[in-house]
Amino acid sequence: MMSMNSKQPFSMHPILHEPKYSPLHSSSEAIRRACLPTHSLQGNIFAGFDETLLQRAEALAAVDIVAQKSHPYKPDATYHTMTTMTSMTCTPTSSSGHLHHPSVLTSHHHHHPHHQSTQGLEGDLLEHLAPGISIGGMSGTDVCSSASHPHSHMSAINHMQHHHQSMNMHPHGLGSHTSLGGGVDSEPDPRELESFAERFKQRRIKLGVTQADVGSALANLKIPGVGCLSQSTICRFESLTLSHNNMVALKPILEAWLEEAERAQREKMAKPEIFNGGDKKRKRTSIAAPEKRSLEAYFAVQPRPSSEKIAAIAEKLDLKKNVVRVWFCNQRQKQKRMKFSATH
DNA sequence: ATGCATGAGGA
DNA sequence: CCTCATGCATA
Repeated sequence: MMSMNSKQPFSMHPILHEPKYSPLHSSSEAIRRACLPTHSLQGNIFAGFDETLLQRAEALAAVDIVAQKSHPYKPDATYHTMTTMTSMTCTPTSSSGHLHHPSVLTSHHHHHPHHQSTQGLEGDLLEHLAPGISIGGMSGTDVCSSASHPHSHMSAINHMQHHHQSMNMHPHGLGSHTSLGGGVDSEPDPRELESFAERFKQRRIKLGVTQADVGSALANLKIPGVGCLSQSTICRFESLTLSHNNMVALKPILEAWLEEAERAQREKMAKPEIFNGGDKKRKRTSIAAPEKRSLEAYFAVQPRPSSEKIAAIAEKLDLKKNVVRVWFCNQRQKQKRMKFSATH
C-alpha cells in the first residue's frame, strides 16, 4: 500500500575490505550437504541424460504455463522443490538443522563523523537515531554516504580481528560463555525473534521512522562492529526473511537502536522533515518470465547444476552464464531461508 | 517488498 | 564454485 520509502541515502565506499568476520558457514553447510544424498540418486540418473534433463525441465516449464488453467500445477516449483520425482528428505525441519551461534557481525569500519550540526546536541542525537525525524532538518543524507560509483558496494559490517571461535551452541542458547553481559548473543529462540520483529516494526512506525532511516541511523549508534544497514535488510528483518543466524545477530543491534530512538524521542520531539536526494545508479538485469519459468523447472530437477549445466542452460535461455549461476544461488538461498512462521 | 548482485570466507 | 549476509534498483 503505502511505501513509506522516502529516502535511501547511503551507499558506502568500496574502499575497505579487510579481513572479515566468520559466520557459521561450514557447519550449516555440512548439515545441508548431509541432506543431499537424495539428490545424488536422481543426479546419477540424469547424469547421462543431460539433454533429456534440460528438455524434460523445459517441457515441464511449458506444461506449467498451460497447466495454470487446466491443472493444479504450481508455477513456483521453486519453493516446493521437486514436483516430479524427487522427494527431498531431510529438509522439512531443517530449520533447526542449521542454527548455530550468532557470531555474525563483527566489524570495524570507519564511520565518518559527519554532521554539520545545526544546533545543540539534542537535535544531533535525534538525527543520529533517526535521520528522518530530526529537528535541524537535513540529516538524512549523511550517514554512510559516499555515492558515486555505479557499483560500489561491499559488506559494511564485519571483521574485527577477533578470533571467531566456534563456541557454537545448540538451539538452546545456553552458550552463556562470557560473551558480554549485554545480550549480544541471545538465545536462538525463534518465537522470541518473531515477536521482537513485530514489536520492532510497530514501534518503528510509531516513531515515524522508515526502514531506511533505521538502517542509516544504526551507524550512528557506534555499537562496536556495527555500521549501517540497508532498507532491504531492515525490511527483511521485520518480515523474518533472513536466515535465523542473521536474525539473531541483528536483533540486539536493532533492539539497541529502538531503545535509543525512543529515549531520544522522549526527551525531545521534533518535526519530521522530509528530505530526498535522488541519484540513479546501477541497472538491474531482469530475467523475463519465460526464462524464469525454465529456470524454475531446471531448479526443480537439479537445484545445484554443475558449471557445465549452468552454461548449457544459460545458452539455451540466452542468458549470461553468471546470471544463471547467481539465479541458482539466490534460489537456493530463498529455498533455505527461514520461514519460522511456517515451521514454528 | 523483492529480484538480481557482490564479495568474503571456506573447501 | 558455494554459502551467507547484504545491498542497490525496482515493482
